[in-house]
Formats: sequence, structure tokens, C-alpha cells
Amino acid sequence: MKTTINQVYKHVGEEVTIGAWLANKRSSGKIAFLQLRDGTGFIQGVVVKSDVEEEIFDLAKKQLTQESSLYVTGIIVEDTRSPLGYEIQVNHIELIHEAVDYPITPKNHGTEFLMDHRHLWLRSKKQHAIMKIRNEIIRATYEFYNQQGFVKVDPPILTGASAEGTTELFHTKYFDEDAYLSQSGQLYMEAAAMAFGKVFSFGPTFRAEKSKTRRHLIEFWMIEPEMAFMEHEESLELQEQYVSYIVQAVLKNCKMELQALERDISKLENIKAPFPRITYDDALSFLKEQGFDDVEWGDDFGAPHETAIAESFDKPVFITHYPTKLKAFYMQPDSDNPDVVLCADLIAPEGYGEIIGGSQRIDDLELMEQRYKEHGLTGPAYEWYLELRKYGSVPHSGFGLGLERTVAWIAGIEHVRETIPFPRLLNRLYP
RNA sequence: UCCACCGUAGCUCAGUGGUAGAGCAAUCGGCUGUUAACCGAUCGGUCGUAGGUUCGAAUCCUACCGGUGGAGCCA
Repeated sequence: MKTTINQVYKHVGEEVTIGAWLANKRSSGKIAFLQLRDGTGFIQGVVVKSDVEEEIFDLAKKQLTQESSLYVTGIIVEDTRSPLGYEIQVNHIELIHEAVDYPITPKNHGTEFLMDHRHLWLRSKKQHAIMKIRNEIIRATYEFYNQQGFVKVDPPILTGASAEGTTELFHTKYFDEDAYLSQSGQLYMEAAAMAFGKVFSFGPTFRAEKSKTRRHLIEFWMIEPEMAFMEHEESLELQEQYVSYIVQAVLKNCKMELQALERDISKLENIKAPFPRITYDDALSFLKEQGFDDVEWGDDFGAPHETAIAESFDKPVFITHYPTKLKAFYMQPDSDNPDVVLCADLIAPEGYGEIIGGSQRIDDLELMEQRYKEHGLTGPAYEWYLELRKYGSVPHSGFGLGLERTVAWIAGIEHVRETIPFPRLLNRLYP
């Protein structure tokens, strides 16, 4: 009977066949241990010389190379010495394909080498665990927003202009016109919110910035909810519920993966709403108390500042009410103080930086037109966006969550490049 | 774009002016519970590239190329 490694617990005492790759092997004169993986998990196969035909033992001991593909047939047994709790006592092996000189050996490798072999590196235990956690976050995201009555709407990837007018865009041709790869679906999601009420998107975004840090990718995935009839504080409540939901989903459904990554689970267990909030002004005072003298009112916070603020909380923290001049043109000014806007960045703990940026959007046509002028934004590409304020404008808010930074934080991975299957980095377009 | 560091065997690294080294991988042999298994042997090199200094350069100098970490910008 054919099965997969994640199903073996249902077949204790039975003979099964598993299609697998050989991750590693260890052998002595009369016993061989095969480390098998099949995509669903890892299991050890035990080949005892006295229990199998001589050619099978010779195959296991000598011919089987790392990453060769095979069908392994044997009896599933419980064994406390195995991390999985089960082993397969091998009776028969059918070699499908013999791998020759697999480049990624069980010893140490450098980042450049591993990234050059990313198509193979994905097979390793740690990378497998990271991708499973990424998948769980995506799965839980769809589940959460569907439960909350959101509709998934897909914004375009090819666009005629920038959403924020700040970041560097990838330029391409659209027949005879200029086009750009999307750096945010937000403006389109605002249109969608006016059609469906509560919407979310999940898709790739592109930034042609020469950023070279452990928090940056050229191509990354964002989840962008947008909610009609929702004001700033309500949006914060949704954000903290959402982030709590995905953290708890990973804790519940990815125990093996978190263990494989040696993640300190105690740091995740208390990630439950509500999250602390601190205004930009209070954050600035806090930084001054901490001895930072390189930042004044009106300056944006740098990575060291964000980290210092995040380290004083054991949950993600919202930094709210940034100066208007620092933020995008579409953000709603605070009615009590128009010098600041109704926005919030959510900073993850443990130095992972900003995982969410969000705000209430300007819904007044006159104010939006004024902002357009101040930011020098003109042209037909923006006309449709203004029309959203012309026909039944309502208060609305939204935010964007960077998937890779979120995966890095939850999985405890140092660099975002390991949290996406094929990262696009400043100097990397291969594989 | 700026700052710092690094390029030596397939991989990870040592070697700081005087014969090119180790561990792992690979190949051969040994070992009945291994967990990056272990033990013995064999194989493995245009020291990133181009100039320069020197009797002599992997080592010192210059330029270039590539990479890593960080800054700025951002999610």
C-alpha cells in the first residue's frame, strides 16, 4: 500500500511503500540507516543485513547516493529514538533514479553557495519547515478574512503609475506606453472596498530600490485589506486580531516545523490582541530618554530606533500618528492636529522591524485634490482614484502586511531571503 | 549610492614575505542503533582578475570584478 510520511502513524505494523528521496544515510557492516524525505516529512528507514536480500543491503549500503529517488517498502514501527516517533523497517528498495554528486552536502555551506543552489536547497529540512510555515500563514490569512466577511479582490500587477510616488518602480513597456510593476495594490483596493465593503488582496509587489539588508527583497508578497466604513482605531483592532490569528495558527499547526527551526515558542505564545500603541510623539520622547540624540520631530525613525522601541514590549507595537509630511499623500490628517495623520506602523518584536503599515484614507475630495497638488501628482492615471471621492465617498481604512517579514519573525529566521522560495535580491535573479 | 569586511580544493576554512594545508564531499575498505555517525586509505589547486614592489608574493601596494553585513528607503 502506498502512503506518505505524514500518514505513517495510521499504518503501524503494516507494510507500506513510500516514494522518497534519500536525504542522508549512515551505515555500518550489517545495518544501514536511510534518512528519507518525501515532501510531507522526514522518516528514518532501517535496513538490517540479516533481514533483507543481499542485493538490497548492498544497494542501501553502497549504491544509494544523497538525493537519489526510490520506492521504499517496509513495516512501520513506533520508535522513541525517532523525532517523528516512527521508523520504517525496510524490506525492499526500488531505485528510481541515482543522483550523482549532489552539491549540498550535510556539512556547512555559505549563503552565496546555498542561494546559487536554491532550487535544491529548498529540499533541506530547515527550508522545508520555513516554507510550510509560510504556507500556514497564507492558509490562515484566507481563513481569517473569509470568516470576517472579506472578499478577495486581485489588483493589477502592471500599472500606469506609482501608488505613493516615493519608491523606485520597475519600468517596462506596455506596447507603446510606459508601464510599471506594482509596488502596492492599495489604490485599487480602495476602489474594490467601495464595491464590496471589506476586501483583501494577496499578491507580489516590486521595489526597484538598492536596499541591501536582512529585511528587504526586490520582489515580495503583501496582504492588503481595505475596509469601507472603518476608521483608524477599528482598523488597528482588526490588525491585532489578524496578526494574533496567524501566530496562533502557526503554533497550533506547525509544531514540528517550529521545533525543526528551534524557535523559542514562549515568545510567540503570548502574541494575543490587544497590542500596545504608542504615538510618534511618545515614541520620540522614549527615544530621547534612551539616549538617542540623532532624531528630531519630523524625522523618520531608522532601523535602530524601531528596534529600541520594539524591545521595550513583548508584543508587536503600533506606532501611530506620524507627522503628515513623512507619510503618503492619501493619509487622513488627525482632526485634533492636522500636522499628524491617522496611521500606524506595526513593529514586530525581536528586531524584525515593520510588518504592517496602514492608515485611514482621505475621503474628502477637496482635501485629496489639494494633496495631489502638494505632491505634484497629475495626469490621467489618478483621475479614477479621485472619482472614488466624488461618488459616495465614505470613511475607510486599510493596511498592508509584508508576508516575508512576518514569516521571518514567526519562524525566527534571521534574513527574509530564506522566507520566499526564490528570492529576488539586489544581486540575484538566479535561480 | 555610502561605510566595513571577505574572495585559497566541489564545500567550510587555516596559512600575513621563503616547498600549497586541514575537515567535509567523492572513491576504496572496516564497523548491528546511527543522529552533521565514526575509523583507515586514496583523490583533489591558474590562491577572484590585471598590473606593480621584491632575489622570492596566497601573503605587501594599486585598480577592477564578485560576495557578505550594515546605512539610507521601505513592508
